Parts: sequence; structure tokens; C-alpha cells
Amino acid sequence: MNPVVRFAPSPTGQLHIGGVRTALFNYLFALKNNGTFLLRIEDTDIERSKDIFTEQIIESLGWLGFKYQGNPIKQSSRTKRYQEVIEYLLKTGSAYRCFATVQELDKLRNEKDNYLYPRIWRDRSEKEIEDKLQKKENYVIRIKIPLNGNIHFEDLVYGDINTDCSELDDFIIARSDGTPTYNFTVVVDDHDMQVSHVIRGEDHISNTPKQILIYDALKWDTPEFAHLPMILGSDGKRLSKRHGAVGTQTYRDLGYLPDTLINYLALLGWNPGTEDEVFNFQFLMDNFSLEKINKKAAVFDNKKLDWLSGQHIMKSESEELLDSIRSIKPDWAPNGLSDEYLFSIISHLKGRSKTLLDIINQSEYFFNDPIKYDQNAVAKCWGEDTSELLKSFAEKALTCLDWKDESIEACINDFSEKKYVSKGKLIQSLRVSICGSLTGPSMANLMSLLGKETCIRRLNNAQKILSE
RNA sequence: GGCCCGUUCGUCUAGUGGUUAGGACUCCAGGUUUUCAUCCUGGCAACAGGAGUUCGAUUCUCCUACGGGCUACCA
Repeated sequence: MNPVVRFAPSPTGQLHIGGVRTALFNYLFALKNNGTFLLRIEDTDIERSKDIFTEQIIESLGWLGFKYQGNPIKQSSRTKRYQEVIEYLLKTGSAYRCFATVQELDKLRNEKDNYLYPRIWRDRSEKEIEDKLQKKENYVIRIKIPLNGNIHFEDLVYGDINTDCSELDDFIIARSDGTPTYNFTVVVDDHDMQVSHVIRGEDHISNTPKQILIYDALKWDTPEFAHLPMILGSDGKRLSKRHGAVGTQTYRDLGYLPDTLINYLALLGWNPGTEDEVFNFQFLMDNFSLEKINKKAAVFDNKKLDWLSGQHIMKSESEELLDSIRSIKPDWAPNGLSDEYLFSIISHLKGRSKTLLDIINQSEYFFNDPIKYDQNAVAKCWGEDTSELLKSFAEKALTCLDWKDESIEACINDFSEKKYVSKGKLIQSLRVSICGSLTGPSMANLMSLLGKETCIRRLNNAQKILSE
């Protein structure tokens, strides 16, 4: 039997980085085992769920390249089915109506330190319930938890988990407005979707026994469960908005590649046992297994993400990088420049960039003459004799007919020799004049890329400023 | 409070009943490089604590501490 897995986010915000990890592990598991990956939108919380978030989640999954089969299933479209199952549970005595009010329960809760719903409506007579129904009083539906017994399941990551029934509430499966709650819908959906492996966050371990009881009441088979360790912020607390960027789209806008995020997240709580840590998707797909998942919660480390990002950028083709850059900054580079020219720029910058944003930020001098010159660089490289130096170098450059890397290099070498100027000093002066800063690709590369005309113009500009 | 889960360098992790406890990121010091980045070399740095089992425990068991999760008419 081929496995069926699902990713089931609730559309109450951007796709969270923790959600991406859960989706990724589900997806990898499906790919590795020739299974099916499904998407389900858990929007039973009408208050907080928004369509816009559903769209964003789908868009983010697309950006990451996670392909789910068929259309996403929305819980909000399954009300009828939930009602049908609830009816069945009611009829078979596995669930019951509870007419206790919120206020009433709050009061009880405050009286006790260790509160469990006291089951005050569990064994009322039919007449009593009929009575209340006649009066149209509000009620919720609760599941009838066995009074004693033990619930056991074997988690594929955490191993044996045992829970005593006495620990469990008769929890609510349908609210007073009739809408079903999470622990109930998740069971009905997973069953109906024929999910074979439930792979989700560790925060659901405690929910699992409750869900198993519903499977039991319905006489349905339970799926396998695999819980994933949490991802924490640098303070060791559960990752949340307080830790800054947690939304997938934010990471995209910050200039991270999908492969970087996937690679990093895969390494959080899982590792293939290799010393190398830079992986492409294919490798993950081939090597993924639930057995290698850790139990320990992992802290999200932006420094390592940045390093990994640099690795992926460096390895990426310039063509791909250009596409990615355009997707986050469509107006990067002035109109009229050929893609070939932009590829060259990218190939010179990608080795010294951690993110796409780094490439964008460093590319300014390829497009415009420097307006401002970095003060540090000026102090370091521009002296009294620089004006004269630039002037005579510009004159020499003018005579360089074949404006290519090698000839420019030769020109620089020759000038340095004849004028008794150290090559380093010369180049740094040129760099400040041409780029406005002290960092960047090799000078001859840069000059050939910018073109003779541009270089000489910039040298003249700098010389003018210096002689003022 | 109750229940559940976890605990190897600052972080991500490997690992075994006997190892100089390995790697990666970060940080520091050198080197290469016209600059930056890369790259190379070296360095700092961990088995939470206590008992038990054992000839021997980081590894097995128990307890404690600490951290996280659940305990909603959230998911």
C-alpha cells in the first residue's frame, strides 16, 4: 500500500516556517515512498480564518515547489459530513449534548486547581435533554471518554506513548453554533482522505489519544502517527512573531532561495548522517526517512541559514538567479540591458553574496556612476598624488584598443611598472574611483564588464573631484 | 497544579558499554588574494546533576533539575 499523507495548515496567517518544515517532511515522505501528498485547509475557526491566508499558503507552497495532489480540501465545505458523523456518535451513545453554559463552567474551573470537565451532562435522562431541546437552549456536543483504560500508540518518532483515560476530558466536538472542533474534524478528514501516516508537530502528541478515542468510537482504523520536534526561537521559546521573520513570504522577500530554506529546515531535526550539509532537493528526496528524525526541539539559527544561503547562491546558475531576483524585485537593473550582461554581473557577485538582496545591493555601480564615494575608502586610497595618477592612467587606458580582461590586466601591470606605483595602490585607487567603494570583483573583470567609455568617464569624474 | 515529551560544544548535530567524544555554523588567530568574498591552516568550546547496574558508563535504569507541549465552545 502506498502511503497517503497530508499537510493541514489553518489559514490564520502567513505560512509559518514551522509549517513549512512539517509540509516538507510530509512531502519528502510521500516522494520517497511513492505516496500521495494532499493539502487540507483547516478553517473551522471562522473567526480567525481568512481566505487571503489560504491563497498565501497555496502561493508559498508553489514557491517552495511542493506539489500536492488534486484540489485542497477545505473543512468549511464539509459541514454536512461532520454533522452526519456527529449524529452517528450521538445515536450510538459515544457522544452527548451538554447544556452547561460557559459561565457555569468557568466558575467550576476557578474553584479547582486541577480541572477536568466534571461530566455533568454525561448521564442525564432523555427526558431531561428533550426538555432542554424543547426550550431551545444552547448546547455543545461532547465525546464520551471511557471512564478507565489506557490508550496506547506507537509514534514513529517518539516511540510508545501511553495515556490513561482518566487524564482526559469529555472534550467538545461541536460548538453551540454547531460547528465542529479540531480534534474531531481531523479524525473525520484523515479517515475520509484515507491518510495512512499523520506527520505533524509535536504539539499534537497530547491530542493524539483523544483522536484515537474518536477513531475507536467510529470503529475506524487509526493511521500511523509521526510527530516532529518543535522549532524554537533563539530564546528557546516556541518560534513566533516575537522572533522576527517567521513567514515564508518574508524569507522570499529577504532574498532566500526555496532550496536554501528547504535545505536548512530539513537539517532542523533530521540529518542523513553525512558530513556534507549542503543538499539539493533530489538528495533529500532520495535519503529522507522518518527513522532519522530527532526528538529534540531545535533552535532556528539565522547565521547558519545565511551561510547555507550563500552556498546555494554560489552554486546556482546565473540564469536561475536572475529569475529569482526579478520575482522579488522586478525593476532591478535599468531597462535596455541585455540578459547576458546581467548574467555576467550576477556571476561576478554571486560568490560574494549571502542572499539575492546582497546581489541587488552590490550591483549599484554596474548601473550608475558613483555619486558618493565611501569615506573610508577615500581616506585609505586617495592621496595628494591620486589626481595625477588617475589622469595619466585614463590617458593610458584610452590607448588600450582591445578592451578585454587580459589587455586591461596588461595595461595595469605596465602602468604600475613604468610609473613605479604599486599594483595594489593603483588598483585600489581605480576601484574607489570607478565603484565608489573598496569591495567587489577583480578590477580587470570589472573594467571590461563596465566598458571602456564608462571607466574613463568615471576616472575623469573622480579626477575632477580630486583636483577641486 | 496535572499529564506527556525532551536534555552531547553558544547553535544544528554524529556517536559508542572501553573513542584524544567527530563534523557543521558562529567567534578568534594566521595564510592565500589588488579589495571584498571564497579558499586553506589552527584555536576556543559539550555528554544537565545525583544515585544504581557494571571491571568500566556520555551510552542502560531510577530520581532531581531545567526546557518544551497539552490541559479552550484555537488549530
